[in-house]
Amino acid sequence: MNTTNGKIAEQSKKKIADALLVVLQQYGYKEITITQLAQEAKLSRKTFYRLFADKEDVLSYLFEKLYIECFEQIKSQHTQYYWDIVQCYFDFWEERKSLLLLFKQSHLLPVLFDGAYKYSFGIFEYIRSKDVAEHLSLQLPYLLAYSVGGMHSMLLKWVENDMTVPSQILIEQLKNGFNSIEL
Amino acid sequence: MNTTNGKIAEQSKKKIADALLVVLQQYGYKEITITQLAQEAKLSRKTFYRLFADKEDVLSYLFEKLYIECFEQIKSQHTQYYWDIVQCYFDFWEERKSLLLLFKQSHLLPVLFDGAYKYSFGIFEYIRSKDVAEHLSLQLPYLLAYSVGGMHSMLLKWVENDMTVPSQILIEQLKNGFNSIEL
DNA sequence: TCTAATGTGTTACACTTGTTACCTTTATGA
DNA sequence: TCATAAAGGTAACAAGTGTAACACATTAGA
Repeated sequence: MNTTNGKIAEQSKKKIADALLVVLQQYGYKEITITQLAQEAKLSRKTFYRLFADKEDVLSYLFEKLYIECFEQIKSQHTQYYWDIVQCYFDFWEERKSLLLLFKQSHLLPVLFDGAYKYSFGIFEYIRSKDVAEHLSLQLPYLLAYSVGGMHSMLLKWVENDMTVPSQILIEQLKNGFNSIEL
Repeated sequence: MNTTNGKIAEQSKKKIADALLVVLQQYGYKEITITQLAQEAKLSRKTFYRLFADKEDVLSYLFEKLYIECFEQIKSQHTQYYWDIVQCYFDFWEERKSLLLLFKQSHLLPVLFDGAYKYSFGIFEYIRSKDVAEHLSLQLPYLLAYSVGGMHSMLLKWVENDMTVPSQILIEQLKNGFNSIEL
């Protein structure tokens, strides 16, 4: 991959990523071919390979963009409370419900959350300096991992259940659950 | 796939799975070909396709066997405490350190834990009737998801750090961390 | 404006994948 | 023990993958 950082290349990347989302609505992920993606994006197969290593690379690109957006949204809230961040995280995904359900249908949710892993740590690193976060991250890095993984797993369960419970109620229930538990 | 349940077929599956582990020590997962696996297992390519759908199917087979073994080990402990199960879970993986580090090197850890997802729920379903578990699973299914996801995420972090901390100390620290935190 | 630099398309290629039809070998129990 | 089902092998196939050489198009800045 030589020239993938220019403006046009970025547009083409977007076209291909969008093409993937379109094609996913009709075909399974595995049966989608590069040729198909290139045709849908109105680009040549060669261009695809200049911009991406393979199909999965397109997914990574897509997910990375999503998580950066999510991170920005959380940052813009300027909140310092753990549960506010969790709420904001789930709200973000609730706004993209149809996208998540498409991923669910295509069995791509696990892949999404693989990519999510590092970005989520970034989010909690961001609130690291705040009071509440210090309890989680400074004392023990494994606790932070626990928290991040728990969050994702719950999101996964939520999408599996078609996200019928509103995100606000979900978090409310969760908070109550935590308070009533002693391990 | 027609005939994959007999004794010989099972042996052949094992051969192929073992072959994958051998080849992984020298080649990246993506560059490994079916031909290569078949050769290493001393079987024909055709036989491979009779037993598995593709390369990933071999991984699933491998991981499924691992998690069933793990489940059996936990069941054999006849314990009813949440933290005992967690400890047993981490002990199981500590005994298979070299395997996990191989998966880490091959960037297959996320895939391993995708497969783990459903089996872990099974483990916690198993202790569902016990006192402690009821707090987690009966009150709120999302809490169970949180717990399972947290566990995996922590395991992931542990492997990322080359599993240098002994599992017993890891869990000990974790317990202390939980007790000292109020969310 | 017009020249580099960047981006794209065409064609061709060696290789891998997943499947098929047909045949031979091996294992097991009635 | 021997008939039969299960397992494995050979060869060939269409389709897709990833790469390359080369030519053409577009954009941006001096």
